[in-house]
Amino acid sequence: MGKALTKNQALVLDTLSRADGPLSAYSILDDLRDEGMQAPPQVYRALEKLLKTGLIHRLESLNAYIACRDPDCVSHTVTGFAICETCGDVIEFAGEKISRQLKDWEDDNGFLAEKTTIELRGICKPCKG
Amino acid sequence: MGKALTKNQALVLDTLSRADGPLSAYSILDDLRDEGMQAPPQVYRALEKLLKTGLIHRLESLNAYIACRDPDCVSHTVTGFAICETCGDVIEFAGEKISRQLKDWEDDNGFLAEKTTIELRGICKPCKG
DNA sequence: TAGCAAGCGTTATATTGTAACACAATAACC
DNA sequence: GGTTATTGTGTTACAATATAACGCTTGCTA
Repeated sequence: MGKALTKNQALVLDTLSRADGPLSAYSILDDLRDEGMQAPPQVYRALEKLLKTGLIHRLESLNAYIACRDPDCVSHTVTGFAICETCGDVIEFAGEKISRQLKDWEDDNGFLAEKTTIELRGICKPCKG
Repeated sequence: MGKALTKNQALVLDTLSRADGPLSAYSILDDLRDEGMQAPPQVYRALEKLLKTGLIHRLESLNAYIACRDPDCVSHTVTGFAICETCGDVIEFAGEKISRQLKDWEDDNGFLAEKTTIELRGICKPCKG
């Protein structure tokens, strides 16, 4: 059972959940002007908390944020993202086998990963036609 | 056989090659003030070209750039990076097996990846002690 | 040698992210 | 309950990263 969210955290999460794609911190801010969000730090602080609790993800190659769609995402070692350059859709995937391969590499090389980023940029099935 | 590099491209590549870690675009710019580099676009244009030819990599989670150390890096489908949060060292790895797993996922899901990012943030062997 | 593509230098601006400060709300503890 | 530590808030100012746009040069190449 996670802690309850504060007002700002809930607002940011709600905005990301309603969006059908990744949003930048500043577009979240714009969406929430009317709700009392005035300045970047308010958004970034909420984002930071939501990231830590795993409710959202950050897409490093886009500098953007997305709500986690996978109900038991936290149970996965790594989460991968396939980002379509054409339609902007983002597919979140679990990659159990990839997890294992990465773990193997880590063990072989004595590296302890705290956070793993896997992002594919390309063209999704619908857009390929 | 690739084309020869222009002066700016060679300067940027040289700076990255001499560095013992990733550099931001702006620190490259600072390093090259004396060589005639005056403004961000000059650096970013050189970086773009070097990225396209595979001579350097961009670390998405750091907004930084690094010279490719792997002589036949282009032959790999994907390149992974393990970034030590303590010492800042970056280990480039090939991940043949991971490549294959990702390819499987792509095939299964009809996704055509043009660029793949794999970055591990954590602690390297020497720093763990 | 005319035309085109790529690169250059420059100015200005857009986008993304933090530092720092004073204060308020919440939770933890005796 | 009252005290204290922790976390979050609102704000101003600023740092760091990246791109748009313009006119010019260079080097092919047809």
